[in-house]
Amino acid sequence: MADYDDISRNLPEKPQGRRSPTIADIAKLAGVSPSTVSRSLAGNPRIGKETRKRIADVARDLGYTVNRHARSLRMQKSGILLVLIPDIANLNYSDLLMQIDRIAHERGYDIRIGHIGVDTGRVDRQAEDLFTGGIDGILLTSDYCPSNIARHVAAGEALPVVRTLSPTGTDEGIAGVQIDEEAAAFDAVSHLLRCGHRRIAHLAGSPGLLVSRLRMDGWRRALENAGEPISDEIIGEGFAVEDGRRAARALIAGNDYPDAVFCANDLSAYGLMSELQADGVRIPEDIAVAGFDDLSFSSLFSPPLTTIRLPRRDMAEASIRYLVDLIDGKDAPSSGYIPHQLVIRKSTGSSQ
Amino acid sequence: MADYDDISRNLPEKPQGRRSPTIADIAKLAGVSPSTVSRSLAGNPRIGKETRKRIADVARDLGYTVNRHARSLRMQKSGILLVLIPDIANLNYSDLLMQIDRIAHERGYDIRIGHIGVDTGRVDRQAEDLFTGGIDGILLTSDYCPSNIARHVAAGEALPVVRTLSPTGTDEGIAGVQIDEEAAAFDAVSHLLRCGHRRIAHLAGSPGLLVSRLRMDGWRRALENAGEPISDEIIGEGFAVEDGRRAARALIAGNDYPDAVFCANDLSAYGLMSELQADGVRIPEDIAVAGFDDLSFSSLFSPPLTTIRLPRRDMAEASIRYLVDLIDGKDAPSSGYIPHQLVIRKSTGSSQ
DNA sequence: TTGTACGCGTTATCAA
DNA sequence: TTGATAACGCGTACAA
Repeated sequence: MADYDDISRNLPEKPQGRRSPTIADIAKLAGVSPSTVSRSLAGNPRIGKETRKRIADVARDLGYTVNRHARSLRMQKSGILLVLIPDIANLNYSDLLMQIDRIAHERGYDIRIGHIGVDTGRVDRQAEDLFTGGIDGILLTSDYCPSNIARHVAAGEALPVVRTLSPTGTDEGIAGVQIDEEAAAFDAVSHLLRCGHRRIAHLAGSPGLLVSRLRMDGWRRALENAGEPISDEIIGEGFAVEDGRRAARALIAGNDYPDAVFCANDLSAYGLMSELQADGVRIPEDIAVAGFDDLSFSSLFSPPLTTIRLPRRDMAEASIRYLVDLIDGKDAPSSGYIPHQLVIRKSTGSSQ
Repeated sequence: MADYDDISRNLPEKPQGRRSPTIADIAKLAGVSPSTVSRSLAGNPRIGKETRKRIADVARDLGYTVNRHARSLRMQKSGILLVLIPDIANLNYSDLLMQIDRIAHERGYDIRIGHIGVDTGRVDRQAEDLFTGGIDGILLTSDYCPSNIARHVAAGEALPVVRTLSPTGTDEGIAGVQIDEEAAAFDAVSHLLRCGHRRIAHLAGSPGLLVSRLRMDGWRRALENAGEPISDEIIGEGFAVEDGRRAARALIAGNDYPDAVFCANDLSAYGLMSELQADGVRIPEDIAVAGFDDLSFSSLFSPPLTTIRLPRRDMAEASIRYLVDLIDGKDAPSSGYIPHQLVIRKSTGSSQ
């Protein structure tokens, strides 16, 4: 003989959080079939005027929202783009990300962020996760490309992959939306030369990255182009603020200052300037500094930092369009370089 | 008689992008049923040793990844947290976001970002989108709460919502993880007083926000507490860099400077300091400045900015834990305020 | 230890 | 203009 416990166990579980309404719920209340609800909500014109209104009313009353998972499963398309970002709290990336998010939304896509840390050890494992089904395309923003994605691309499979912000080598087989890094560096150093600086050192980027090599190449070519003899003074390396600080300390310790420093990015320039100034070195009088990226704080520094403006808005626009075209099967034209811009501020002194 | 065109039309379409492999594919190749594959991949121990290995091998060879949409649909759980952020390119938010992303991953969740711009017109429409089914919880990071979410919360429905970074009023019915904004402002202003400044003005936050009111209250209370007579000098309002600039220009035009300014956040302090310095005003000698937030650039400014450090890491940790506990049905304890910290740098001068 | 059957919510195809 | 049916890929009772 069953006791009450057993009986109560058979009662339907009171749903913890009431299940959100589905098209079936709407259908029942509106007195139509689920397919009609689906069509109506999708904007299909072949629906009775009155039926449509009834459905819309019920849907609103119920607070219906479409279940994206069910839709994605059925449509074999999610409307989600995976964006791989090394560091969200780095203004260079967060600023790009903001643009990407906006433009992707305009194109009807959502963004999923893949935050790949600095240490690549953990990265591949996490990326493996991120790469799991249900995304329509991938946007890379750094040199790093997770091994499974690289394999995927190499295998010529279908998931579209585009890289922007960070330059792409010609041999990788990945579509790249980028500026001419080497030419931009050349422009920055040329400006330093125009300002009358002769001995121009370089604070290099992180070793092993294509972007570091290209910016260094531009620096070297500008010096060669000016017939400058001392052309190999590299005072440090790394893209972080602390790397700039370290370089400054070395300079101070050696007590031998170049006329100017071309930094591989703005962050390292911040560290360099901040540490030099703390030691009483004046910028640009004692030493001029130029950066690369044009982060939003570069105009706030005292002195404001001369730098190369990365056209993040244009890069976001072009790369998303490229990616979406790839997804839609349109062959996008590889459109050469995005134009960059030299932003002249006070950290480099005045020309002539 | 059919021509060749017709015949070729009947050939199976060469799949554009080869469909990604499913457990059914693995099952076929491994000679088992799909359910066995599912169990094996899920780590179910009741699987033959040899079977398990065969399945794992085939899965790896095929490059199998689980389809998250199918899984979410089946499980009625997506492992996705919606994070509503006003401005990704604002260091205060991007820094928090980085922490959130990391901690959420540790807890097995992914982040979907809802980038709600500054203009609330567009916002609700977009939020309506974002709010669509398939998320397990919502994290608010600003004062703003989209109307449909607010309705949802008011209706006492089940989708968990937590707010952090921005303070939550007691009447909203939303769980809040926050610092004691008023006490923190009090601390900052008290430090200015300790440094010997008497006439301390306030650059207020954006009007209408709870956070602005609390920080202003703290400023006022500190002055009252010190028996300071002039206690109502508000030199501007707004959280943006440009708002600080505007306040500086007004100060310069009026040629009447307070001893110190307590800014409602670091960004406006940047604008204020930068514009004042450009006009030759010395900080802290002519005028001292304190901020609020401790963005990563505040230590780089010359002079480095005294400010309140928002414990973003702790807030991210606590709010995600809170949210996940809510999702898992555990009643999380509302744990009072997260401790804040006054960071003393050179922009406020030296005490005594 | 493994296989069968079913349902999650949606949309597309076909028939009415 | 509408309804019935099937399928997207997965996980899980239940049966074997």
